[in-house]
Amino acid sequence: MPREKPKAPYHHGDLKNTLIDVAIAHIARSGVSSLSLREVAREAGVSHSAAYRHFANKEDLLVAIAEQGFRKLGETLGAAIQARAGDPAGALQAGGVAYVEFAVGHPEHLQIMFGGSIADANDYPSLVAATHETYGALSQTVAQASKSGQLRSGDDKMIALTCWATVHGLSQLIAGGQVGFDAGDASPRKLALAATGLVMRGINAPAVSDKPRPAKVKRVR
Amino acid sequence: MPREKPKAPYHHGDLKNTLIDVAIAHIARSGVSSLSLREVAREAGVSHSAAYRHFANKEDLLVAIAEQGFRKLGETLGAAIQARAGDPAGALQAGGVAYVEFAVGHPEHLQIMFGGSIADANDYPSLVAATHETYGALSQTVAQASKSGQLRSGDDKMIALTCWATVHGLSQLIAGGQVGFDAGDASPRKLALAATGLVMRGINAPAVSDKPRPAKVKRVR
DNA sequence: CGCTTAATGTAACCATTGTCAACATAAATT
DNA sequence: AATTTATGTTGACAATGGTTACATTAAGCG
Repeated sequence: MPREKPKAPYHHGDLKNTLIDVAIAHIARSGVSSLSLREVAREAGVSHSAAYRHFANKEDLLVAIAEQGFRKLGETLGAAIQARAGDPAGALQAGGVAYVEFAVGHPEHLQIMFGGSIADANDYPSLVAATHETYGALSQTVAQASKSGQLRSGDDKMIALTCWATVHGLSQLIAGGQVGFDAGDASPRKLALAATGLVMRGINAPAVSDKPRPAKVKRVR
Repeated sequence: MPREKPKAPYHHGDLKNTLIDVAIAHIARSGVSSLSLREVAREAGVSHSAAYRHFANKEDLLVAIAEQGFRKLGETLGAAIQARAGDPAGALQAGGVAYVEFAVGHPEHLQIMFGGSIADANDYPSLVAATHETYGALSQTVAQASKSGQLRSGDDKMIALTCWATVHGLSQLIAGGQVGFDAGDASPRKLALAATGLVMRGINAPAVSDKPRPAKVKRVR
């Protein structure tokens, strides 16, 4: 989607998307807490009132960013999965890797999408829909792989959730800086491949009976 | 004249911890964005300046919450692991389940710990230490399980990371509301057991050669 | 060309916040 | 008992952000 470069000084032409971009840049630089519509407008070189023409408040802006993130993630995921259309299991793993790579490439989006900056995401149906759509693509891939006999374990829902959890967790840890790559450490892609590979092996492994019941744990208050 | 009467004693006694508790309650109710030291002081029934005796700023308070969270998580994890001291693999899974249960029980802590509200966690050495400590407990358990021959796959670091990623991701998804439990759905513990079980199976499975290399993915910008 | 409308700017207003200084009370120390 | 230290209160201040009313510009259309 080609974004027109602004030409008119007064009428910006595409202020809304510009504001989104500026906001993302700001978040990458200074975090989400110091973000305000006034600040964003300032950085976009536009009066503060102009921003309110497009977003009611800060959260509105964040929702827009989150939505954009889900859209982009969906595209990335779709492309990765479709590139291995013939191989459902491979597509599943490729999707997982793509998920992580998206996170590495767009950590700010991830932070807004899942970081809790949006008080109650359920207030925004479009956001809920986007989440479900992304998850839907995943579980659909799982279902396909399952149907094609490439997976052994039974519970498709659980498989999908575990896959999602693993790549999501890895993404969060990477985006949050808990896992770094300094000094020639493993690349995100390698990590993602290894982690998803491990889970794939678990999925394909014959069911084991020794499900341990964990001892009661004292909840620490 | 009973002295117990809540006559608003001048000295609170344990204001710092009270402020932390109040802040957590506030986050649970209204999210982290609407948090301010003044607001917290107000809700604690204390003058606004009093809070500044204990926390330099909002982020300081958040750091305290995050630290408390890591401490509690560490205790919970330690208890769960020690309860299965004789069975390293079981301990690993039990730790994973405990991780998820902690997240379910303390979603606000998790949000502060990993949600990016703290601009740069690396600015706070105690926080970094807490993270490493928690992760250390995990990888130690993995190492023990590996040494005891209960794990087959080779790369301990990768195993630890995958375990962490899976339970962390599941926790985030639950705490973030992306996975719900309405209408008698699976309980968090069941989900955690299933997910960790899947990963454990992957760890124990014989190495497979068919590591697929995912096709190049178009990065969507 | 002039009307209408959407997009943006200007300016003022108010609430909230962080910050500070001065003071008050309690507890600890000597 | 006197002094010191920790803790809490009150009141003021500037900065910032959200909000609103109104002016200005651009652009489309008759």
